Amino acid sequence: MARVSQTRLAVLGALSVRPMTGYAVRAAITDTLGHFWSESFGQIYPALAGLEAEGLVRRTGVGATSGAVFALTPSGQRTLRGLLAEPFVPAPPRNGLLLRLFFGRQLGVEACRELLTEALNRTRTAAAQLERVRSESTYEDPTPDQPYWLMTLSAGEHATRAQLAWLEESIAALDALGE
Amino acid sequence: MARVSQTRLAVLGALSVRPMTGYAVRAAITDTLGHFWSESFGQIYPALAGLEAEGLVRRTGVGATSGAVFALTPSGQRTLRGLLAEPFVPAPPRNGLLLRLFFGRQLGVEACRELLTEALNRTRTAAAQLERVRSESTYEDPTPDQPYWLMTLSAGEHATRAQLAWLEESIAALDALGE
DNA sequence: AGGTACATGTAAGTAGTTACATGATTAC
DNA sequence: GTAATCATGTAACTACTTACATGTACCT
Repeated sequence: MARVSQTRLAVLGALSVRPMTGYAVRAAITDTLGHFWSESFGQIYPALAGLEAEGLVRRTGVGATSGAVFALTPSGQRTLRGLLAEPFVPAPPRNGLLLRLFFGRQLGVEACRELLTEALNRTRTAAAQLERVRSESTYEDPTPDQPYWLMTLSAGEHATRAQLAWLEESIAALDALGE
Repeated sequence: MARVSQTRLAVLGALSVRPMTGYAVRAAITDTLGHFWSESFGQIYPALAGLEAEGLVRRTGVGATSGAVFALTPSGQRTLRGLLAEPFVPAPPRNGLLLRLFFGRQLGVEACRELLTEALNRTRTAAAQLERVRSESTYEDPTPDQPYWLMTLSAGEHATRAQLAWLEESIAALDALGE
């Protein structure tokens, strides 16, 4: 029942694409999984150390600059598959925007409007980012991983479209309330 | 920059609707904010003790059964408004389903299909739950809070519709891959 | 008498962020 | 030479979950 460390899963997964340094793992996660995942250095380096101690990753030498390049070992490969296959428990929901909006009467119409407008800006930025990823993917050579990557991209697109529609609807509702 | 305790915000918010016991706070959060928020007893009781020590809530005696009923003090009311107004930093995204799907090639088409099918069941259950809340709200007397509550409900509806559409699309994509 | 819902709290453990500290390499 | 990027790591802190422990009140 113990929730498995998702950080290990993310790090092993990143190294399954190609060997890299801890720094590059962080960059890969930010750039490629950014719309649905995040890791901080404070998690990645201890995780790499732990994975190395357990023989799931090994140093393959030093990269172009000065860092240690880590690669999956066969045992790490197996562990990754095992972690991926484990029944996964969705994280309890925690949406700070909706929490604030729910108590919106205490906050006032104007402040709620600002809250939603800021969220609208953030969501538009996210949508533009996804559009960029989408157009880049069009020019890439298809890899065996690509179908899965495109599904996660599509998830982001669906979610941001829905968020935009909701935000526009709700801002309009607030305007009607404020009159 | 220090992220404000969201638990305090949720507890103060719950008590702003009406005074109640810690147990009832938990029930209110589960029942009413369930689709976008959650709190465990391990958070609520310490939070209530802290809020009481700071004079933001006070015991108003004993309820129908045996517990202590907490109510907002005027200072708690002000603090709630202050917390609501604070610029809010969205939590870093962490979607375990998409993380697994991204590395779906390691997992195999069949296991991915199961993953998505389970998610589909969960999402359908959530959609049914929201539908129930929606139909109940139709028969309620409108309160000044209701417009805000309906906005959070609508957020859930938009999000689950988008999730359902994405899941159906992705399961179909996996079927095409598997052939 | 037995079960269910109400009620409160603690302890151990997990997960994660942020800030700090340090230094190498590359590009301009 | 200096700024940006690459690189590694630790320490302090915050947040949160789960499991445990305990008891009351009501209904049948």
